Amino acid sequence: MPELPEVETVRRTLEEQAAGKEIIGIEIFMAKIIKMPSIEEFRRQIIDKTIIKVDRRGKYLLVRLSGDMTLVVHLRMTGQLIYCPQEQEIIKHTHIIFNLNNAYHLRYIDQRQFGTLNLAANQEVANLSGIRTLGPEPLEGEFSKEYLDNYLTNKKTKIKALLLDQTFVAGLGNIYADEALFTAGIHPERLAGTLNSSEKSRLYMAIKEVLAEGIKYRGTTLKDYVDAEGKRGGFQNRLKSYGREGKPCVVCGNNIIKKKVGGRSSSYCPNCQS
DNA sequence: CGTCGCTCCTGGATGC
DNA sequence: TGCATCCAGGAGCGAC
Repeated sequence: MPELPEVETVRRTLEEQAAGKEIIGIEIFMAKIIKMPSIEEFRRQIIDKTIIKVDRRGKYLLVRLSGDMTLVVHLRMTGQLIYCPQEQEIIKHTHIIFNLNNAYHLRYIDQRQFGTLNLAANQEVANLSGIRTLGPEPLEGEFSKEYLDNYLTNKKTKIKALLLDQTFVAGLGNIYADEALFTAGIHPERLAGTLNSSEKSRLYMAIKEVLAEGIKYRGTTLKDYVDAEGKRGGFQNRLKSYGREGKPCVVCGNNIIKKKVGGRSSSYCPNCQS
């Protein structure tokens, strides 16, 4: 599932490939993917726009277009944004096709149809629901040790649930939340407010570390995730807790266990994480 | 406001 | 072999 490292990898590959290309047509096979504006307005406003660059905010892709417009894309679980020659076979679950002026396509593919596209004026993007309430970018200065420290103080939520809360910090999903807790040696069911200073420092460093490593290895492909060129990631081979239930902990050898925490599956080492 | 549980969806895995 | 059920999960929403 695309989390910050996967979305960042799509951002980079998409910008490399598609910047400078003009959208000269659009085919919409599944209208509900487009949330705003209406389908007619979306179609009318996006035609003849040129892709200038691609930014990212949390798990949102911000495709900057000419005319001070932004195509805001959230891939959710199984969304893919693929840049490919127009003659490439159109696979099942292809919902939107942008025709570009170089005989290439930008295709939105999404098996579970959870993803969303929004088109907005640049100055409106920060106020879109979902983006307006996002917490700081974890790899930038605004996400400081002091911020994390203050945020966790007196919080009664389980730390795992807090890491998944995008209003705390933007971009973590189930994979990197589990990995960060493993790296920090913190049990997912710990109440956030009970972490001591040393644990909070470890968690702060671990969040940055696992996300940076995830980007370095171009994301995690468990099943569906690919970048804008259709390439799989490599971080799945380096996961230490997520998806490793029943396998030995790489640190102590005890078996990794899986348990629902706050409604989400969590994999952790019962020995190393406390 | 904080927290919880439900919902959207498909297809792979599991159960009988 | 076939059919039913469960599970994966990001984020919005309603309930309390």
